[in-house]
Amino acid sequence: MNQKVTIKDVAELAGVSKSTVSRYLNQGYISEEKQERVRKAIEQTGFKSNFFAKRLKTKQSKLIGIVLPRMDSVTVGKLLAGISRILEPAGYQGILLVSKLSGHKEIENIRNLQQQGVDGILVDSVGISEEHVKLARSGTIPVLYTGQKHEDVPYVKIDDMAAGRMMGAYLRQMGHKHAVFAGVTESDMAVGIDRKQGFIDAFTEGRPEAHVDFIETGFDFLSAYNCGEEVRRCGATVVVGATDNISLGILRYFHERGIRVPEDVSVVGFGGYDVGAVVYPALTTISFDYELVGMKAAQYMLDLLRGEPVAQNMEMPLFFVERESVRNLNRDYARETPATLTEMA
Amino acid sequence: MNQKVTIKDVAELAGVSKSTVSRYLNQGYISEEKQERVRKAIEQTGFKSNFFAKRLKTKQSKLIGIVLPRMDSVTVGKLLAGISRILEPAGYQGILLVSKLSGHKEIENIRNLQQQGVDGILVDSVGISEEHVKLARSGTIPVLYTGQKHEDVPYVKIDDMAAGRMMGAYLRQMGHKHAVFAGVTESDMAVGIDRKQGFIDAFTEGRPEAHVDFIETGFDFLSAYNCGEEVRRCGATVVVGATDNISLGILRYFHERGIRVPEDVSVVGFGGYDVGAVVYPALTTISFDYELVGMKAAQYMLDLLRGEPVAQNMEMPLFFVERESVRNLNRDYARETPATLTEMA
DNA sequence: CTGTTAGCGCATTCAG
DNA sequence: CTGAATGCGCTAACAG
Repeated sequence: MNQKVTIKDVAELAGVSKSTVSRYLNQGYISEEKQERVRKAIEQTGFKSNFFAKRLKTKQSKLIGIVLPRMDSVTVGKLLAGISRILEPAGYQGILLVSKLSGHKEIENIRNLQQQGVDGILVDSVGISEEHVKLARSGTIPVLYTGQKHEDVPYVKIDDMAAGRMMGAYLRQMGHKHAVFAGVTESDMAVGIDRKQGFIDAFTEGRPEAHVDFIETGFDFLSAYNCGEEVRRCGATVVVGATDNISLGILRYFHERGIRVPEDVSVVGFGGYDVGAVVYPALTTISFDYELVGMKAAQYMLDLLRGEPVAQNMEMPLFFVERESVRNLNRDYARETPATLTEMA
Repeated sequence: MNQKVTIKDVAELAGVSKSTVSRYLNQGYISEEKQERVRKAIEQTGFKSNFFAKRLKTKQSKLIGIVLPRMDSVTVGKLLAGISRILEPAGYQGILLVSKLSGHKEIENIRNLQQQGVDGILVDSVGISEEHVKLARSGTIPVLYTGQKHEDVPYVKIDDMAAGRMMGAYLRQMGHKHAVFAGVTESDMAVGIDRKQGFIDAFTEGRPEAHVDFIETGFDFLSAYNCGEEVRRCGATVVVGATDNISLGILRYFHERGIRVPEDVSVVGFGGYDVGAVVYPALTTISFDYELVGMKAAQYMLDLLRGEPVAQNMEMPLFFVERESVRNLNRDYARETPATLTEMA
């Protein structure tokens, strides 16, 4: 009783032709009188225009394919929030595919989406390979990347290098000379290479006495926790986690061993997760607005779809969030009374 | 050059009729010889069958609408992970709509999806109203709910009442007699009422000396943090947060005020978020497997779609996660050496 | 302003 | 086993 009523039924009931109903549904050119009759007929029948028939004609799906590395991640959630915030008002809907952190699955998903006839594809990638590039170019619909960059495809991402530099400059200014960077695999160009390199550059530049050790760990805090001892042995005055999760794992390790932060050693992270504010001491970090990344990406996609000149301002702001986990070595005392959550806001 | 090639082009190139190609694409009844010719033609032309034309005929979209209250939440992420884990192998894809925690928007989204011609709708609801029920029944496609329950519609959810009871029983066994429940609005039937009531029942049942205070707060930890003082004033021996987020906020407040957990007061939560293991002291909680909820829901949906008898085993397991934030009042001393993260696993 | 006429690309009878 | 014919429901010229 639902999908059974078509434009034809409405037309008959209203005593007009199918085209008139179609016009009513779309643009204009309908007399007020018939307009009213059609309106009533639609109401009576409970008519719903058939999505697929419509798309078959118009060649537009109003659907955007979204390829994600995983679902259960805070950053992915924020990204999606941003995307749907832009897409929805524009009349687009997202269709979701998960790649399980595999570049291969990512390719497969993109290919799949291309067949489905979506209007565009948004890929939050784990790494853009040559195959990705080729695939994106072979199709007729736009493919836009986030999270990673590649000169031959459109992308939106935060500036990991700049984030690294920002942190490097800060710690340097706080008088630190020996840091240990707890990072991730270099196969992740964005986090594994750029973020680290940016930090090292800004931290050591023109300071032969400055030194950065490197320890590789995973993305989750448990694997970081397990590197705790190794990190401690470096004897650095500050630990730089490549993500807040990593820093949290190390913080926990230190806490259990009675190592005081920031009195004995400082700890910082990247990401600006809410959790960082709850732990004790609250984590100093560089915060990324992933929701904004999602919004920018979605907007970029809409521009692409409309063939409009793309706003080239793809700079994602970075926020330095200074909390309690860094000691200022320029003073001869550690901070005595920690700030409260309200003060920190 | 992409979507331009149709079944007709393939047919011509292969020297067969359109129907033959169509048969090749679907079932069988094709001679080995032509089968080969068609295969080659498809390969050469790079033919992709048109999604919409196909759907227009078959009346099946292989699309499941998914309505979510919000995107940037851990539980929603896990739920989605579970859903796509089942849906994908079955050849279905999810199309996403966000309700921004509004019941009204939820209705609108469901209605919207019904028109789109999806095969089924999954709704992670914030509350099932009569309108929801009516809407679900008016359409021809199945609408399945998670997160909330209502006797007139199919749903999958964790047993909030049982979770509450489990916690109540535990704290009672640990010798606590005065608890304060930091809960949420009663408009949320699952968390606001069932979970709380389950706790109160199990905690007080047959113990006139036992007492539970109630304080209402929001879902985020900041709003819980702001209730910290009020919570403290109750003078209970244990604080029960309706969600881990709430407990975290209170934990933070206590920490800042120098109130020791669990020595001075115990704190527990619900949810089993990873974060709970990182904070100090690690939070004792009842863990829900939201990914499993997602999987069960998706499976339920598939059964519904196939008209198969629905597996009625919709019980979601609850995991009691005992960590460090509860003091055993039956002993006259508090735990001296806290467990390490590894021990806790 | 409105009805008529054609398809969109595909699956599916129905005769061979 | 295969080709021709028909129409899914809708939009878009085309003549009124």
